[in-house]
Amino acid sequence: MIKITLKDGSVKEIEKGTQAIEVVKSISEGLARAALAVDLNGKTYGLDKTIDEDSSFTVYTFDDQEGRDALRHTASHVLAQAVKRLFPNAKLAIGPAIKDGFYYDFDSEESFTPETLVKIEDEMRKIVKENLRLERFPLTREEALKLMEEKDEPYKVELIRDLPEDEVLSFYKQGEFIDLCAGPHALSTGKVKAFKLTSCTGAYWRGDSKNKMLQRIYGTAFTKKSDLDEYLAAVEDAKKRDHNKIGREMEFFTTVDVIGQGLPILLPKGARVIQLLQRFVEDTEQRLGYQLTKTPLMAKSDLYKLSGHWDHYKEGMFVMGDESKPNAEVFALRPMTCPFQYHVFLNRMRSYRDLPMRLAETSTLFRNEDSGEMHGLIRVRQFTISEGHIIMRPEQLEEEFKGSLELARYMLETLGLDDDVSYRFSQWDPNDKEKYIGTPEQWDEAQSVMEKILDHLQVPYTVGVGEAAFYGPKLDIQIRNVHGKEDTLITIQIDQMLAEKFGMEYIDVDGSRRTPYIIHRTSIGCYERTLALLIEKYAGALPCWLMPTQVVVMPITDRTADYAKSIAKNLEQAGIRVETDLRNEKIGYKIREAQLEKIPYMLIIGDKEAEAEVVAVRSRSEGDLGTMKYDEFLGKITFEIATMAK
RNA sequence: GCUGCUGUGGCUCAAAGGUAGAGCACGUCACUCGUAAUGACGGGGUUGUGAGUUCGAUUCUCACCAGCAGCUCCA
Repeated sequence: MIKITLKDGSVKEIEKGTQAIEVVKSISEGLARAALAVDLNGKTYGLDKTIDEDSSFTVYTFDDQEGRDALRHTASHVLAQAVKRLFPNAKLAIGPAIKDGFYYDFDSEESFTPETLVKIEDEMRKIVKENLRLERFPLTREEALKLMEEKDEPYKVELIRDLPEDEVLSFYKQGEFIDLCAGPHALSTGKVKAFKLTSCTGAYWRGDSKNKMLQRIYGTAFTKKSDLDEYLAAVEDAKKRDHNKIGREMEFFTTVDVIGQGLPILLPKGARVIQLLQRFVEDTEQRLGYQLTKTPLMAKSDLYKLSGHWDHYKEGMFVMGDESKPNAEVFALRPMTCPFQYHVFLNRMRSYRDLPMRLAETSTLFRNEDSGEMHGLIRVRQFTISEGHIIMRPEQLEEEFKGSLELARYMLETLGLDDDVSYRFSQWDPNDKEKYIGTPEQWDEAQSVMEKILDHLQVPYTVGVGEAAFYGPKLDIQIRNVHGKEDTLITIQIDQMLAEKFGMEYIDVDGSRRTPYIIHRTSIGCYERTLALLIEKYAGALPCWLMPTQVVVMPITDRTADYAKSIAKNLEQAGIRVETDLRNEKIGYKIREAQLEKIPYMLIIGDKEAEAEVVAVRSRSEGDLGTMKYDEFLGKITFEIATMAK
C-alpha cells in the first residue's frame, strides 16, 4: 500500500499501481467525469497514470490550465486523426495546446481552405462520437524511429533523431491513429465535447524561416458548448475594438497605396492625440531632470559602422547612396537614436558632476521592416518614440533603472494600461553570438546586474532568451492587441558596451577617466503604437484629456444658437477643446453623430436652457445627465481632465 | 520575406465575358425640430496598377502594388 495526500490535506491509502482515475472516482463520480489530468508530486499526468509511490495528488479539470491543456492537446490529436483520414498523404509535424486553444501543423499537397476546415470538423465530430480511448505506450528511440519510418512521417522521424539516444519516448494511440507525444491527454476522444477550427495559415517547420512552410490549422476546444460560444463571441467582440478598423473609421489615420506600406498618415484627430501625449511626456520628463535634444534623422554610414548598426542592423535600415562607388557619400535614415544622443555627451569633456545625464528626444525613427510585418499603427516603417538615454556612473545604475521603470509605470497608470501589460527580461542567446557585440563575460555581467535590479524591485517577469538588443539586455513591457498578439510597448535597456565604442568618458571624483554606463529607455513607447493600443483599450472612446474634441455644443433651434456660441466661447477660453454644431438638423441626429465620434460631452441647448441659463449635459457613456449651471459643468470636465480620469 | 485570403464611387456591400447599382456619406432645397438617423432632388466610379487571352474584360490568366490573418522578425 502507498499513501497519497489530497489537496485538502487528507491522506488516502491505495494499492500500489492503482490508476489515477480510480482514485478520482473514489473521491467522487462527478469529479471523475470532469477530471482531465492529475498532478502527482508536482508533475502533470494523464488520468491513466498508475501511481507507484507516495504522492501528493491534485485533480485538474477544465477550470485549471493543466486540464484545459490536456483537453485541447487531445483535440489537436483528434484534428490530426481527422486530417489523416481525409488526406492520408498529409505528413504530421507538431500539434500542441496553446493559450486559448490548440493547433496542428501538417505538410500536405492539398491546400486547406475554410471549406476544408468544415469537412475536417465533420470528421472530428465522428471521432469524438466514436469516443476512442487514448492509450499511452512507451517505445525506445530505435522502436520509435522504426514505427515513424514505417508510417512515413519524416517530421516525426526528425524530431526523434534530435532526442538523446537513451530517451524512452511515449506515444498515444486512439483507434487507428498513433502520434508521438509526451501527453498528458484526456482519457478518450469523447471528452472533446465542444470545439471549433478557427483558421488555417502557414507556419515554418520548427519556427525557422529557412525551413519549409507547413499548413497550420488553429482551433479551440471546451467542455461545454456554451463556453465555446461565449469564447467565440468574445473574440468577435474584441475584433470590434481593432484599432486598424476603428482608427480608420474615426479618422485617426489612413494609409495610401502610393505612399507605401507601414507609412500611415496621421489625420488631424490622430495627430492631435499624439501631440497631447507628446506634450505630456516631454513635460513630465523635463520635470524629472531630462534634457530635451533634437538630433538629425540621418547620418553617414560611418556613424553606424562605429555603433555596430552597420554590422548588426543594416538589413533593418534605409540606406541612401551607392555603396559600390568609391568615395560616394552613403547615408542611412536612423533606426535608433542612440549614437546621435551619445554625441550630446561627447560635446565636451564631462565630469562625474554632469552625471547622471538624462537625455530625452521625441525621436522619429525609420526601420525597413519586412513587407509582411506591417500592421496598422502597431508596426510601421516610420514612427516617433519617446526616446531617451541616461548616461551615468556605474554605481548610479540601479537608481536610474528604478527611475526609468517608475516613469514607465506612471505613464501606463495614467493611460490605464497598467493592468494590461506583462514584463519580459530579454536576454541574449549565447548560441547565436553573431547577433550580438561584446563578450560572454560582458553579457553575463550586464544580465546579472539587471536580474539583481529586477529582483530587488520585485518586478514579476518572464525571461525571453534571444530577445536582447545587440548591445545589451532589456526589460520589455509587453502588451497584447485585440488579436492576442504581443508587442513591446515600453523598453528599458542596460548598455555597458557602446559607451566604450564611442570613446565616452568622464572624469571621476579621484581625477581618473572612467567609462559611463548607459540606459536606453522609452517612457511611453512609440506614439503610433501607444495610440493604437489606446484605441483598442477604449474602443476609440479615449479618456477626455486625450480626445481631440472634448465637448460639442448643440443648439436645438436657431433661437438658441447665440447662447450656444457664447457657452462654447467660454469653454474655449477655459482651455476646453469645444465645437459647436449649428447645422439645421434634428437634435437626435446631432447627438447620434457626436456619439459615433465618441465625443465625451454634448451640451444640448434649447429654449428652456437658454431661459434658465443652464446647459443640458449628455455624457457619451452615461447618457443624459440633466441640466446644470455652466460653472458646474466646467468644474466637472476640468476636474476630469486634470485628474486624467479614464 | 513566407503561406493563405481580399481589392467595385469617401465608407459598407450588390451585379456581371458585351463598358456597373444600393445604402450611408457629400451638395442643394424645404422643414426650426428636446437626447443615437426628417424629406425631396443632385453630383460622384475608365471596378488597385500593368500586361496577356478574347471580336470584346472590370469579370478569365500572370506580374506588381496595397489591405487582412498567421509564420518569421521587431518598438
